[in-house]
Amino acid sequence: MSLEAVEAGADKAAAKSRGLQEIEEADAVFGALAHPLRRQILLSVHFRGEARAGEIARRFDCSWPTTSRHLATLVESGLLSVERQGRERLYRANDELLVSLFERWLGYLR
Amino acid sequence: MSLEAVEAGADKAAAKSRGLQEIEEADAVFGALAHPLRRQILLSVHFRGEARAGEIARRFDCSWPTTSRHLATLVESGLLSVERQGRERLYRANDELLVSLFERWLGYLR
DNA sequence: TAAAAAATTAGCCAACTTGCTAACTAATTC
DNA sequence: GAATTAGTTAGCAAGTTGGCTAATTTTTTA
Repeated sequence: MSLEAVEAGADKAAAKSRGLQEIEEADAVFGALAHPLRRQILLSVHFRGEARAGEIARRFDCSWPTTSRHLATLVESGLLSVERQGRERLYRANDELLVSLFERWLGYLR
Repeated sequence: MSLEAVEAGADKAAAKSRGLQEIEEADAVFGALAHPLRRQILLSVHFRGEARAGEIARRFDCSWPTTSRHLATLVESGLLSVERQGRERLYRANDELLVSLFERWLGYLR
């Protein structure tokens, strides 16, 4: 990553040729991480290995529909994946996405 | 970091005893990183070593006052520092903050 | 098959964000 | 000291976010 690359990134057309996908991914992921409850949910699912929506909604101080929306945001960002099992849904953390993003940034920074 | 710690984090009082400061820092930093232009500005300053507001405002496709506000957000989050020099202001990236945050998260994740 | 359970979707509203232009402040130069 | 330069602050409009309750969907159980 170079200075030129960063600043060219302001130009969407230029970005497309290199890594628009990467940029959009970063946007979704950093956007998802911007809410404290979403960070907590994400780590909670990570440490549990997997979790159902109800478990999470019960655990945090927030209505179930609100939790549901945060879960949807996390899924859309790619940070969580979801699998339907009957009437339940099992959420799992996609650690690799976050690890690769943070490692990429650490690479930029030193 | 443990599952218990994550979920106790929902409780601000409990958090205070351990690391409210860390949580508030994360909030400011992830909040600042949530905007694509702020991420670009941050990396741009990082790669330049330092930069004046005008340089940045000129370089990105955005009015100067808008840039100025993004800069203020970055400074408030701790990701940039600023030093007045006469009528100019020199911004510098505080790499250490981001490195330590990302390393902490990488620590959680594996 | 009716009731219960798990979860999302819909709809509303208040609060925040982000962009702009115009106005302002402070330092420098002529 | 008047004009210029660097930059922020104020104020506003448009859009987004995030919370809630109520309604709906889908599956399971009695």
